[in-house]
Amino acid sequence: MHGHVIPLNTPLPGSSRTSSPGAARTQRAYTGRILAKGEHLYHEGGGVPGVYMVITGALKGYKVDEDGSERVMRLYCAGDVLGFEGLAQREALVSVVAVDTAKVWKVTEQVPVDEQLERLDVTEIVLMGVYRELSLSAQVLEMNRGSAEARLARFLGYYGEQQAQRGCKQQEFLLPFGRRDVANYLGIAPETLSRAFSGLRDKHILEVNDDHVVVLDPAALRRIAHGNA
Amino acid sequence: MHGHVIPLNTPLPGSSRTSSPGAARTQRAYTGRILAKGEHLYHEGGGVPGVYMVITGALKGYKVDEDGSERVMRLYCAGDVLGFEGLAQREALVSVVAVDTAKVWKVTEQVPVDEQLERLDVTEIVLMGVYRELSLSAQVLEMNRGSAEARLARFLGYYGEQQAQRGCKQQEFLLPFGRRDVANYLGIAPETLSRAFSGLRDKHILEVNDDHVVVLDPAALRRIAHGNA
DNA sequence: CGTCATTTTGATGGAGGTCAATGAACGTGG
DNA sequence: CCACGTTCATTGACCTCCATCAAAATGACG
Repeated sequence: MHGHVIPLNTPLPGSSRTSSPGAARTQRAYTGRILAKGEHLYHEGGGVPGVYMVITGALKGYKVDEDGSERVMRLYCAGDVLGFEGLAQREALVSVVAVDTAKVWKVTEQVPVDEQLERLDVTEIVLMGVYRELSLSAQVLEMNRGSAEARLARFLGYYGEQQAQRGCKQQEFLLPFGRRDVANYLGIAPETLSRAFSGLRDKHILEVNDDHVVVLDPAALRRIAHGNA
Repeated sequence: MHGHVIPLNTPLPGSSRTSSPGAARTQRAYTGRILAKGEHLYHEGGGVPGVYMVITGALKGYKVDEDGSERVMRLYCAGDVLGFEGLAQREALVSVVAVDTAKVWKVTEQVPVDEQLERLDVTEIVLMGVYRELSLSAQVLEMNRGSAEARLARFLGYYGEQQAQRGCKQQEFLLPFGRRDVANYLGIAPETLSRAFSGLRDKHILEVNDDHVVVLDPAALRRIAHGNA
């Protein structure tokens, strides 16, 4: 679970309309940024530099409670868009940190709102992003319901779908996130998550080797995800 | 917990810029609508008529899982804005139903996006709403963590804050939502919620009488909300 | 007053949180 | 290269909290 970089050679959604970081072939050039593992993109309560799309690697969005405990709100992979707080020019609602070497592109600069809205392509990506954000919040809440195995099954199901959307295998992938982060994201203890992995492995539904996961029985996984053990 | 209507004679945030439903005093007239208890504003998967602001009463946003069980995603009170899915002209992500006689005003019609964005006041309210929506999703997730009493304490704390923002008492209010809905919203069983109420009552932190709630010890409530029993 | 829905309280079993120990992988410095 | 410390994943043992089943109490409404 250390030092992985997800290769992503497939085009990302919407990338056909974007220019590469250096060459301003189209009207607007997107600025890229590389984050080392553990480096923050922005901090909760601080400013949001803009709206970003993840190109490679993985990040997590989290909040810190008064007691110092951490709540993982989002897990970002290649293709995900984040930083919508910047649109309203308000402070960041979560901290975003790379859990692995990550590359992001800035989609919008922090310019006055009305100027942004004049650009129609930005408006499109923003509204699409807001809608995705709304469905994501439903998804995240869903992750925090039901038994531990059901949560894990749901998580792996969604993750597999996402993988498939970017042209990778749906039933076999590397999890760039550590157990602690995934467990927190699912609202369970890391030990419980480990037991859930073992449980699904013992039922011959998964092959698990640290961060390498193979789904052997997708149908059974779906059944468990929906609460039917 | 039956037949209540929250009186709201205080001006709502942003209402100074809006006209009353009937009289088109300013440039745009907002269309109002009354929903009886149990009546839906829109359904999951269907069309969203527009973005609405709640004037009086209470509504809930929920999803139905494949197994038929219901997941309460949002609890809406006077002043809340909902229906952002309509902005992207996509299908509704949740169903919205009145849990009590409710009155709503339509803030935007479902017109092409670019036309909407030309109206600056709408743009403002929309961006504000999106930001609120993002913080709400964090709040909802927070409600689904920790012990039952902590969840209830957090819920009552937020609810009291909201009450105060619209000029009502922060420590004494009527809960228009039934136990079942609140429990589902908090991710616990109704019986557990009832026990949590009783627990806080026995500790002389609350007075509870069905839907009438009085907070006797706000400091203790905050302590419990943050996990410190 | 009777019926129904809702809330509350009680009793019980199980899922999962917590504490603890072990093992594996990695980085560092001798 | 190996010893060592560190971090993380896994497994075990224990015990708490809550979901569930069940029943009584309360209130709404015909």
